[in-house]
Amino acid sequence: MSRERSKTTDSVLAILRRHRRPVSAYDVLGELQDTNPKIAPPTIYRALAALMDKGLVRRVESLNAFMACKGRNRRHHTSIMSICDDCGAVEESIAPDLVEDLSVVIGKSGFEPTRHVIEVHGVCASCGAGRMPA
Amino acid sequence: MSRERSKTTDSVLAILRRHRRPVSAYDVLGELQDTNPKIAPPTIYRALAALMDKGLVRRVESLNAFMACKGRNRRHHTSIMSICDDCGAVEESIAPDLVEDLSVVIGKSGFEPTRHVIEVHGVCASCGAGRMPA
DNA sequence: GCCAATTGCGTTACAATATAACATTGATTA
DNA sequence: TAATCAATGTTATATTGTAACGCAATTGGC
Repeated sequence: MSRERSKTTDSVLAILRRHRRPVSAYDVLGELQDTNPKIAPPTIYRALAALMDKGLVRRVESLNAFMACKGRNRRHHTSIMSICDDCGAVEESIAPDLVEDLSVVIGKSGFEPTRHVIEVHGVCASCGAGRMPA
Repeated sequence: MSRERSKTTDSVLAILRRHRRPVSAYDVLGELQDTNPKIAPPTIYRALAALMDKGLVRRVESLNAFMACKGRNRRHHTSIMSICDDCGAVEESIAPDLVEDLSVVIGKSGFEPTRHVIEVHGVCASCGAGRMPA
């Protein structure tokens, strides 16, 4: 089995999984402090770093927040985040061909990519459905 | 002519253009305070917001920093940032086809994109050249 | 067994980024 | 002139993130 995480790290992961959307580090901290009032920011950030190392959690750069990966995406280093600015829902999707194209485009100048941040803001299907037509 | 900016906003743009890489809002603030010690954060953030509205400046989400757009990219809403994690240089490039593909991929689920964040971290050509071969 | 050395986590303090809320000023016009 | 509005200044605070130090548990060598 893979047990190699501290209790705090497990709790952080559990919290991120319960919310199904990005959560700020300080919101996680707040929830943990309900049971353990003495916990402090560095603990959270260390747990988040460990979870990101393992590919279990991603940081959403344009929100300064963190989100548990969906199982089937964990093996991919890069996922595409679709962020609904109306309801806050985030969908994670993968598109290896697109990421490859992107690497090729910017690789032309000799740049060697190590990490891709692809985040698309907009309006999700269910929020868009309730709108006035243009 | 297009004069419709405050003096502060002009200064912020000038500072961002001098640096040819992303600069934090507080670094901009620091430079402005050399001549006007009383200026405060909200002024900077307002100037940055105005410049982003006009497409003259972009925010680099994964660095929490801001950068003046290169002239020929200003008309495009989306540019791809290649960020060298070694020397800090950032290249802005455009790839409308790729952005279109991306919109199509995530549009399949009914998501309507309004803003794309595409930032690639890695090592630029000149930094990569000075490395040990693998 | 005992003593470094290492490692992980706790804790304190602070740094860096960003915005809310209210005050002032200066232009606009009734 | 007085009323209004927009832009900017100002104060204060919120939010996000880290550096640095200390302690306790683990481990590997002797």
